[in-house]
Amino acid sequence: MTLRLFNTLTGQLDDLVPMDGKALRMYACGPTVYDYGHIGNFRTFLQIDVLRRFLKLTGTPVRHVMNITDVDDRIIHNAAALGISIHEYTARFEEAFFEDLEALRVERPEIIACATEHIPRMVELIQRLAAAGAAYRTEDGSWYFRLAAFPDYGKLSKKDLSGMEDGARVDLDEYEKDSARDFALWKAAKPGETSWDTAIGRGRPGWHIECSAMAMEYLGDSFDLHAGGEDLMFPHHENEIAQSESVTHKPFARHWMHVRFLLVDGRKMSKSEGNFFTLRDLLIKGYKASAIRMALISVPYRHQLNFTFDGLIEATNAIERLRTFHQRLTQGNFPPGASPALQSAAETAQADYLAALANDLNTAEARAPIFDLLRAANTSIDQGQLFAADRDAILAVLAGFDAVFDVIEDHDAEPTRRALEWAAQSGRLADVAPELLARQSLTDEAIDALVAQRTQAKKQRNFARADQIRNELAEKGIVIEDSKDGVRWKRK
RNA sequence: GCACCGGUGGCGAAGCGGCUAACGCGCAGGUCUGCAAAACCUGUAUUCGCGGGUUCAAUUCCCGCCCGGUGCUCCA
Repeated sequence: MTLRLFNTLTGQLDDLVPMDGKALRMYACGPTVYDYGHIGNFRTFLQIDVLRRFLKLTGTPVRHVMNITDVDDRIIHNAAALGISIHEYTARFEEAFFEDLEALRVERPEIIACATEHIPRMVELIQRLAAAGAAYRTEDGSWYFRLAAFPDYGKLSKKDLSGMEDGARVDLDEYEKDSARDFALWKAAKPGETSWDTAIGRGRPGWHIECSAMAMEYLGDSFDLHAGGEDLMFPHHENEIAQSESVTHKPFARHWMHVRFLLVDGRKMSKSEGNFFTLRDLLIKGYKASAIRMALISVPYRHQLNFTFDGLIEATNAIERLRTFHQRLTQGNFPPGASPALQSAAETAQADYLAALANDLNTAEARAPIFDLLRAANTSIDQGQLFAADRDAILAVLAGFDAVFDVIEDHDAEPTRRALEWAAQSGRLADVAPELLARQSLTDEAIDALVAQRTQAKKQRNFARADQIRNELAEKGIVIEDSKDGVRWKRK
């Protein structure tokens, strides 16, 4: 199954296959660790996760590099304000970032590269650029990329820069540049700022150079795919191409994938609009990590996603149905044998599911066959017409679904627990949803005991008492389900 | 201003030239149940922003308009 993925560079759907015939080499721009990640960041990482999981599911090994930008203006500024080193400052946000990725079940890339650990590679690249006449040094000791040296500039974002050359908007800080659009490769050290003493002078790297240096370090001069948020297309990715190809004269990345921004309540998320959410904000409001994952994944990556709390509730309910179904299959007893109708339904579902994802990662379309199968199977179970071999076939389809979506198996307790811990430590307890606290207030043992009491009451046909217990539990978000196979309960 | 994307049922969202317009959530009625929950069944867009055009045939292609969003600067 070959993935047809939209390629920003060519403007069309292209097959995504490893050019070396082995593993798919991909680079994805990671976070700048100056604050907690917000859901917009995570939509991008989640969609890239969908991509890599699909590749793996369909038999393509992945070598995925993600960078961590751990030095930039904001970091330097914020660290200085706190009077700590940039490493002390970034360490906690880097840790928080990975904790958040784990909560969202985002697989860890094979290689994670920090900018500050690759300074020599960047310096070397700048030297090569200088040798090629594509970089120059200004009086203050900064280095810039000479845009005029790269005629292909703009090929990714399809920008025609000829009309906007050295326009009216000239940045006063950068008057030394040859051309207003030339971008910084290396910023000369300013007094008191973190800097590195190198062959090209004392200073720190510009933002774009780190990705070129690290991508080439781990993936070679040319690789299969480069991915990131849509905002990075210009200028970041354009600049990466310019820097890299000016040195290697080979195509940098063959395929470019850009994830569209999400909106919150129909507006671009921003701190000033008051519609800005970190993952932690949502977890302490009582939303489950799986629901957030599902909501952010279910709209295909090339479409704007309007994030709302209603959408989160919808995702929660959809996941609940899937989980209940899964449980029904794994816990039920099914006689040996197979039903031809279900066998073929499972086969169809599997094929349609994979085909939808292979079509530019159409996650919305991919969900449909799974729910179709769910309904068909539930009907058969109700009619006593589902057999052991059917169960196995259907579970295999669900496994394929979860290999990408990863929401059926329940891992929600831990992220919520950690978020509550974090809230307590960082003075955010006031923001924790009361319902969440109520839900957490009963231990599993306490619930089991109450459920047992209710079962006893029911046996004695003391329904008033039984209902009383059920209502008490319901108030704390515990739902009881009676079935032929016994009583089940779950936290809402 | 220039550029790009989108407007499909109560909501989210597929489909993009021809099957009864997927799927999810919600809602209403029914089956089951001590009652619920879960599950299933039925119903829930004669219609795809508006107006033209092309075509035997358009939600799907073209033109115009209206509305929403995003990019052009740091940003996932």
